[in-house]
Amino acid sequence: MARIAGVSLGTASNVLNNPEVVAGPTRRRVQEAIAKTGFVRSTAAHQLRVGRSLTVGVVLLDLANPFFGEMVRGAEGVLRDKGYVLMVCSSDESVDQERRYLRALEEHRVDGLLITPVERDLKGLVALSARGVPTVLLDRDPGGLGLCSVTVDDVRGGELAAGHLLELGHRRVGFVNGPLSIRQCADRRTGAKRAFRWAGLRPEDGLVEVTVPALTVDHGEEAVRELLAKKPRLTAVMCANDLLALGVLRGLAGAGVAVPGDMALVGYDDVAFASMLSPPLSSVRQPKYELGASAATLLLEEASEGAHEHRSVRFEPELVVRASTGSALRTVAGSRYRKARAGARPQSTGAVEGT
Amino acid sequence: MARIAGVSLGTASNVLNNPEVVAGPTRRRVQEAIAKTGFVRSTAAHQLRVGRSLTVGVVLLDLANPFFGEMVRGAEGVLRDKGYVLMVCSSDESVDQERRYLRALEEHRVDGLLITPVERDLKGLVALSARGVPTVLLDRDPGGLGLCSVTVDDVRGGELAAGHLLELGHRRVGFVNGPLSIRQCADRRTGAKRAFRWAGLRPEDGLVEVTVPALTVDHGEEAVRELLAKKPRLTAVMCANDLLALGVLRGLAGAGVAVPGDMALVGYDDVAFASMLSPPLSSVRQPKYELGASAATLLLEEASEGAHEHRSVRFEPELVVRASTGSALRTVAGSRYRKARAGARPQSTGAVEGT
DNA sequence: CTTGCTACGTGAATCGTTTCAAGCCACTTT
DNA sequence: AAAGTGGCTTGAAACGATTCACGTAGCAAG
Repeated sequence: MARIAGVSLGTASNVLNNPEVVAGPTRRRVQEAIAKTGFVRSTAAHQLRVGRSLTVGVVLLDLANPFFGEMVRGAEGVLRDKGYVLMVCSSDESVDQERRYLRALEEHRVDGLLITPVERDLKGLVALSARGVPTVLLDRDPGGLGLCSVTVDDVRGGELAAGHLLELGHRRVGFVNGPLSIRQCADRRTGAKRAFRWAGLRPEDGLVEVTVPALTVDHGEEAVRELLAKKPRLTAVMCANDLLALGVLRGLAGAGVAVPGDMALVGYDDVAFASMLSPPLSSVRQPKYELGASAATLLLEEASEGAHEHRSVRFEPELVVRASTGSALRTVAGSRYRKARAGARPQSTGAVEGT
Repeated sequence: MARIAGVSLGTASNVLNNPEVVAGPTRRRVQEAIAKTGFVRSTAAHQLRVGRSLTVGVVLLDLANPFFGEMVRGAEGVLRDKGYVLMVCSSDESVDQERRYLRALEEHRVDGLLITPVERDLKGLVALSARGVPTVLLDRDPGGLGLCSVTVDDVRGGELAAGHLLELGHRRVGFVNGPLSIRQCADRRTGAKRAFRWAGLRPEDGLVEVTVPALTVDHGEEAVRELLAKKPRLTAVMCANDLLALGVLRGLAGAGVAVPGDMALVGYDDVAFASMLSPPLSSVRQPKYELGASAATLLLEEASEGAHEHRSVRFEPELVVRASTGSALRTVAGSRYRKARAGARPQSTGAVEGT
């Protein structure tokens, strides 16, 4: 072993961990030996003795999806400085795969876990957490169970999108949404309705829903026919995500409907290409990097504190206004919504914390 | 310890690793004990004894970039079945950060390393490899040094893009390229020229280069003015990546130039939104997932074989033809290129392997 | 000269697993 | 009945780092 090459044994450990306790000359001698022999300390042995693996597990649906990629970067930014390395796992929305990975991560004794769980039942994670693995849910509500979480307020996001259109004076708004079994879709719908109510309008009158089976470009394009058939005619459309919006955009172009001239359009997610479309797409942005960074911070807290109180951090999505929603309609109706909104809710900035 | 709860000691290990050597009743007893006590084997201790960490390090430039995300998925697909977990690290193109991560990964005793190195000098990696860490370069040429690598043939990619335009009969082709210091840019340029030569044309006459400082949408848009000023006028443009192409597309739209009517356009990378543009963009696709999967396979080979001979796998990019390049010009010139191409090179399918 | 103190260094014990030589037992063979 | 055989099980050693109760030397004070 490197230390023998140097001099003593346990002292070498001190050179690495408590340099100040070792006398100058000895320290130097050991360091030279380390350099000469190319000694590299073994995390495994360290872990066995000390108990920390210097490793954090990250389980998400699909790393190829930039949403998750960016989120992981957020976590990485916080954790790498603390000496942690990330074990990243894509569950591919398979409960089985997720279980296998969780097992592996537990065997590796990860010092923490960030996860966007596939499995509906969070019992397993609660148990894991109870077994001593600090756990933070990513973009998933802990539903009262004792777990930390970081989420984005999708209700608020839906409200932002719809509210923006209402502010511009639109009163007949199409809403191309995915299946309500997807929590995000249901939440955004709730938000959109809320915006209407705050404007003193009945959602049943003004919000015209079209449900598609999946959030894809093609389904968006197909939805256009249905949207255009609505009477009285719509002046704006909001979509549950940007892919749908892109499809709608294309469909409208095909039908000769000008955006935003004849129809305003707003998407959701603010994916990379939203700003590159013609016209650039207004959208609702999710703070992906911050989501990951904040989750990592929560993790560190949970890992250090003795008695930890679980917390949920909820981020506010952000409306990004671009050309696809154009300027206000020439009606005066818009101002009513603005006033209602202003009174209804205190100005909120940044993340809201609770529970 | 779980085993004491069960019965014996070393036997428990056999239940886990050589179940067939343990008698039925004993085995069952131990398994029950394992279930009851919630025993989870420690990879660290396992590693300490056996020497394998069941871990593979992946170092890339930026995980938020879908190119890398997809590549990692490719590697993950191959490695997870073998029981490996990936330690994913973003170097952010910082040599320092890369070094720190490499250090950490070596301390973790990763069983292998996949890396898109930032540092030009590969000595450190060669040394690491010599120290017994199987290493595969991702999208980076090993330059004769003893390392495995997986790359995409960018020369061929440039040739594909230019060749496609030549086949369509274009003879004056703009090439919006990034700085030649980026290997990819230089290679794609080389390939474009080669396509011209194979068509019996002089690149100096037909290929009109415009160099921009960075591969962004904005620089693409700015390049349009320059492109349109060229005499004799261009009929097609190829770009070093899709962002540039998108910028060009937008610039052309602004200038009232129809695509592909007045100008054909081909990009590079085939990013997610290429197919969603109007018109959908022809582009050169890189087999990202396969890149990662193949790298992982190479890694496994290197890890298992005793005397390993380093190999390089080179992938062929693939031309994806969409509406932005339209149909053949009404000249007959196109066929000449087609014939030359057909004779010059045997049909190659899939990956080409070599030293 | 002895005692006590400080400042360093030592080496055994420990973490959880695997490996392996050796032990045990029942049963067969001669 | 002694020796041999095969099937299971055992317990100690080892992996590499950390920790901690001690040992040792040097020095000052009494």
